[in-house]
Amino acid sequence: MDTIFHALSDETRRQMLHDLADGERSVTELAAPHDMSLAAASKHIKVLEKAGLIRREIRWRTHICHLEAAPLKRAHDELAFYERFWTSRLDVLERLLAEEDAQQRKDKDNPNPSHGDDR
Amino acid sequence: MDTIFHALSDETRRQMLHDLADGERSVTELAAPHDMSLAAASKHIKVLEKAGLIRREIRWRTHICHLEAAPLKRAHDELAFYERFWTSRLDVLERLLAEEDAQQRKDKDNPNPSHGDDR
DNA sequence: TCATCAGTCAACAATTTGGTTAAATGAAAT
DNA sequence: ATTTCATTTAACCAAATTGTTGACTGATGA
Repeated sequence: MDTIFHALSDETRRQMLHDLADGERSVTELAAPHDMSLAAASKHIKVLEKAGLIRREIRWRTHICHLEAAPLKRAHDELAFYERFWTSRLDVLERLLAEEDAQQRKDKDNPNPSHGDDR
Repeated sequence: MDTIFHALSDETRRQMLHDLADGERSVTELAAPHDMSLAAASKHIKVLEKAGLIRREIRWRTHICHLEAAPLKRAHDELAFYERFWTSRLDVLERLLAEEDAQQRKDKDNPNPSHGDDR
């Protein structure tokens, strides 16, 4: 997860992913829109590759990159956990309940042995 | 976006966010599960704050942190762009079409009519 | 044989990150 | 006035990140 989110934390790399959503691209093609050396772009691509966000297919001289969506889904799923905090007004209520619950948790400094809710 | 994804790229910080989903937490409470100094945890919290992922309410000595979901939604939406690459079998077709399109785009560039799918 | 071309690798530098310890802050309680 | 407590700040350090330039690779094709 660290590497996935890290890979996504750079505009250059996000742009490259976006480009790859339109189809395969060579390293040079991916690098073209960015104002940096090819070597620098190559490093970015390697970061994406190590995060599993792209797959590389070497055809003769050119390295063809493909989007690999599975890790994106994992990241997306991870964020979905927080969906209730931004979606409907119903969930605002839900959120308030959670906060109230936390308040109760805090109010009792002495643990009550007669209750265990999880697991 | 950079700062949001960067904030998410650290397990300690993701854990803190997760804890905050259960309700408000003080800095000390957020730091407790993590094997590091309070000062280090404080830095992590500041990273989250700068990314807009948490809001801080100072009540006397203790700083109470709240989850701020809006940036999480932005990140989630950004990733949703790639949804078609992992969802339904219908979208697998869509993806194939995109790749085929890219192939055509390439054939125009490189007028070599025989592209054998070798290996 | 030799230049070419796509891309990587190596070495270097500046900046950021993530951690440490020790000192500072600032209002409340004593 | 002094202590206390939650937290921040400062100074420092090692490692990672992001960029540069220049040399290397390895199959092609003139």
